Amino acid sequence: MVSGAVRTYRLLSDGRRQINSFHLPGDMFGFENGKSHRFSAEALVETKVRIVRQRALLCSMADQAGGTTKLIRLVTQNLQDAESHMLLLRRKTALEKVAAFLLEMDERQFRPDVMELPMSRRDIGDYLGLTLETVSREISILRDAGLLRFVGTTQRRLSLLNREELSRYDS
Amino acid sequence: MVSGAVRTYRLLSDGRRQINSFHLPGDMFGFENGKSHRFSAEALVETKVRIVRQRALLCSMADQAGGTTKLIRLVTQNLQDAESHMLLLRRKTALEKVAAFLLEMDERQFRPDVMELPMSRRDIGDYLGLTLETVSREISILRDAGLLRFVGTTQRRLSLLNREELSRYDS
DNA sequence: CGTGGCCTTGAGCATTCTCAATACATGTGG
DNA sequence: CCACATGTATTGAGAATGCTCAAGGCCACG
Repeated sequence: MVSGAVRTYRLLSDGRRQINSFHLPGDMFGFENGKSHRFSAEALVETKVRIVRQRALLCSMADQAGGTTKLIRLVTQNLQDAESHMLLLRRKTALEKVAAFLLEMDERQFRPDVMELPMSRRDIGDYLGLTLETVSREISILRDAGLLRFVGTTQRRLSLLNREELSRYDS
Repeated sequence: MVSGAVRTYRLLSDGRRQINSFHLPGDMFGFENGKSHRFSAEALVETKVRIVRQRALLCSMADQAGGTTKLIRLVTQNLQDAESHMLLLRRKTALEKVAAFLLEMDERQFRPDVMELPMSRRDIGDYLGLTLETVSREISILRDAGLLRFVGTTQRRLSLLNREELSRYDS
């Protein structure tokens, strides 16, 4: 990912959509063993990505010293991210999930003063296993508790006012 | 993993336990980028594992032709498993989660006639983000629906009677 | 303005959790 | 061999949580 934001997702047979992950600048994604990818990918905003063929990646890595280690690190990073996502999904209450999600996005954007969410409430819900209404409600609860506030007229731009307290919801 | 079964888990500050994954014979686990492991591991039954140092693994792979590719495959396999687990965790209802879990264990044991669950109901609950009571109830529902039956006196040994129908719950 | 997309909020309902009682298998000591 | 304790699983009832359905607001765009 060079710039922008991408979601990878799957549709279930009953029409529900599960979002597997959001990708932000700096991420690499799409590592697969089989021939076909198991997720679809869509850009959420104007996005620039660099496509690398598996073969090319392997070759370029074999060329440089410590290249293999670097490559392993890259895939392992993806694995660790996935494991963090799972911790998030196993949380019991919706409030915990939403708080953990906001903290995750905050970290990945390097704790900016004003955080930009490139995804809709429905996207967040499909990512967390919640409905968009519940996501909206829980964000309102956090706002009313003074842990965050919206910036400007849109509800996609917000500021975390108390990461300390927010991470307490996150156990 | 040579034989047996292992759970990897984390304790939350409020005492709840999240099980990250169960490992069965043939699996490799514990890939980490940082120095410390982020999960604890416990054997569920009499277990044999083979410990491999990261350095040793990298060296042995560098030696053989296509070793790097093999190694990438290994880590990628772990990543894909993690992604499957996430699909499972995002399922909405408890029945779907339990059905998907049973099918997963069935696959990983190569669809035996009688499946042995090395973990308790509480373990399953901590893995799925449910309580042990809910797990028990959903299994009873599947039993009453004729999709599985217990084998012998223990409730850890069971037989899937209708994988077809079971996978329908799994969307 | 009017429309459409997104978000919020409310009310009632369904599902899951909590707390509690019971059952059952296993292991221990008398 | 028989209590007895312990750990695990099942089941029930009421409470809490999240979902569904619905209404309304706000912004962007034509």
